[in-house]
Amino acid sequence: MSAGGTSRVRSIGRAELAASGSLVETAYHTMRRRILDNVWPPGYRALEQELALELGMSRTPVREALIRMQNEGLVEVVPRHGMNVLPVSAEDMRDIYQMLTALESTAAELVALRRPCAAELKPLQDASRAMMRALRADDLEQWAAADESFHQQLVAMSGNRLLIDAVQNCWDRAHRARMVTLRMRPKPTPSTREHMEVVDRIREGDARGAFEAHRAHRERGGRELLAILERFRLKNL
Amino acid sequence: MSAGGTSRVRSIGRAELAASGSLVETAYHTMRRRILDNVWPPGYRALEQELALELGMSRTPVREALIRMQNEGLVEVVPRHGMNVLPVSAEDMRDIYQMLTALESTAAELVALRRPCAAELKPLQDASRAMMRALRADDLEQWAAADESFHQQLVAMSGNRLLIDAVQNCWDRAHRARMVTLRMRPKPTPSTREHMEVVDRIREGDARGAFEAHRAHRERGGRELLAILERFRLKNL
DNA sequence: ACATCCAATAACGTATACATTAGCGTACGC
DNA sequence: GCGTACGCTAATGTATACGTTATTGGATGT
Repeated sequence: MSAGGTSRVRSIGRAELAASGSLVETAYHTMRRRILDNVWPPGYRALEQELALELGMSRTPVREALIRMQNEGLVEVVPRHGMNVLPVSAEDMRDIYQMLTALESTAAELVALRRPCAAELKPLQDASRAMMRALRADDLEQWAAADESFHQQLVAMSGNRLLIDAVQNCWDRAHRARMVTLRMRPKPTPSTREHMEVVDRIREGDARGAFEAHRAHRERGGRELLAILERFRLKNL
Repeated sequence: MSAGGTSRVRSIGRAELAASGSLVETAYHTMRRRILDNVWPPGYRALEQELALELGMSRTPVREALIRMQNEGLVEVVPRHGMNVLPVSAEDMRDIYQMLTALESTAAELVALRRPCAAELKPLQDASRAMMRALRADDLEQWAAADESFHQQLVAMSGNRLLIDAVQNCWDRAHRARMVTLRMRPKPTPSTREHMEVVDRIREGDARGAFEAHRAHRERGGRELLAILERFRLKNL
C-alpha cells in the first residue's frame, strides 16, 4: 500500500506535504516548526508511535526525522520515553551566544573583505530600515523578524556554507528564548544603530572594523539577554 | 530472530561491536573511521545493501548512521546511487579553516577568562612539548597527533559543548587533507611556538591576547595549507 | 504502611516485506 | 549507424513484523 495507508488519520494539513515528496522531510519540517513556534513547548514528550499517528505515516520516517532533530539539539530521544523537546537553559543561551558572536562577526569580516557593491548591500539596509520602522510603530514581532532577516542576510553573504548552517542551528535553538524575552527588554534602539555601523564598515571594506562592530553588537545583545534571563529567573525556555 | 540473522556475513572484527550495544552506533563509528582513515577514499560509493552486508546488519541501522554522517558532511546519499564519500575541495578547506579560526580563538579567549590553574594548563603544555619532541625526532605523524591533542584540549576547556562539537566536526572534515599534506609543508616549527604563546596569554589571564594569538596561529596555518593545495593542484582530498 | 520482587505490557531496535520508480539495456525506426 | 521508446531490474522509501527489555503495577512479606 502507498503512503495513504489503510485508514490513516490525516490530522495535518496538506500544505506540509507539498514541501517535498519525502515523508521524512515532511516529518522534519512539521516537527521543527511546532517546536520553534512553541506548539510543542520544552519538556513536551511523545512516543514515536504517537508522532507517526499524528503525522499520518509509519514510525520509520518519524524516526529518521528525529535523528536529525536530535543532532541539531532540538530534541532528545530517550529509549523508552520517546522524544523530549529540550528546554534551553541560561547556560545553553550563553553557549549559543558565544557561538553566534564568533561566527557572525567572522561573517561580517568576510563580507567586508569581499567588498560588495551597493546593490548587494541593499538587503541589509532594507532590513535595518524595517527595524527602525517597526520600532517606531512599536511592533516588536516585526522588529524581531527584521532583525533576524538582517543577520540571516549578512551570514548568507559570507559564502561559507558551513558557517551558514552552524549559525542557522544556533538561531533555531535560541528562537523560543528570543521570542519569550522580546517584551521583557528595553526598547532595542541600539541594535539598529549597531547594524548600520556594521554595514558602514562593510561598505568601506574595513574588515577588521566590521568584525569588531558586529562582535560588540553580539556581545552586548548576549549580555542583555542573559541579564534578563537572570532577572526573571528564567531557568528554562 | 535476533541481530544474528539467518546466515549473516561477519566480515568486520568483533572490536567494533564492543563500542556500544547499538548497531547504529557500531555502523556510525565503523564507517566514520573508514572515511577518516582513507580506507573509503573520497568518491567511494556503496549501496545501503552492500554496507549492511559488510557490516553484518540490516539496512535499517546503516540508513540511520548514514543520516548522521550526511548531516556531518562526511557523505552524500544520492537516492539511487547509494552513499558517496564526499571529497573536500580547496574551497571547502577555506570554509573549514574560517570556522576553526573563529571558534578556536573564541575557545582560547574563554579559557583565558576562566583563569585556569597551573594543573589545568599542564595537558596543554604536555601537548606542546610532545610537538617539540616529535619535531626533533622528525616524526610528523606524532607531531600531528600532538597538535591535534593540543587543539582538542584547548577547545574542551572552553566548556561550551556546542563549540566543542562544531570544532570536532571541522576537524573530521579536514582530517584527510591534513594527513595528505603533512609531508608537503615546511617543518611546522612556528606552530609549537605559537601554541606556547597561546598558553602564556591564557596563564596571564589575557583573554584578548589569547584570542588574537590563536587567531593569528590559525590564520597562518590556513594560509599555509591553502597555498600547498594550490601549489600541488590538490583540487579534491 | 512500606519496601521488594515478579509478571505483564508496551516501546524500541532491528529485520524484513513491499510498492514505487529511476536508470539502463535493448529493440525498433529512420 | 544513430537516436528514441519501451520494458526490466534493482535500489530506495516506507510500512510492518518481531524479539528484547525497561517500566510499571500489583502482590507479597515484614
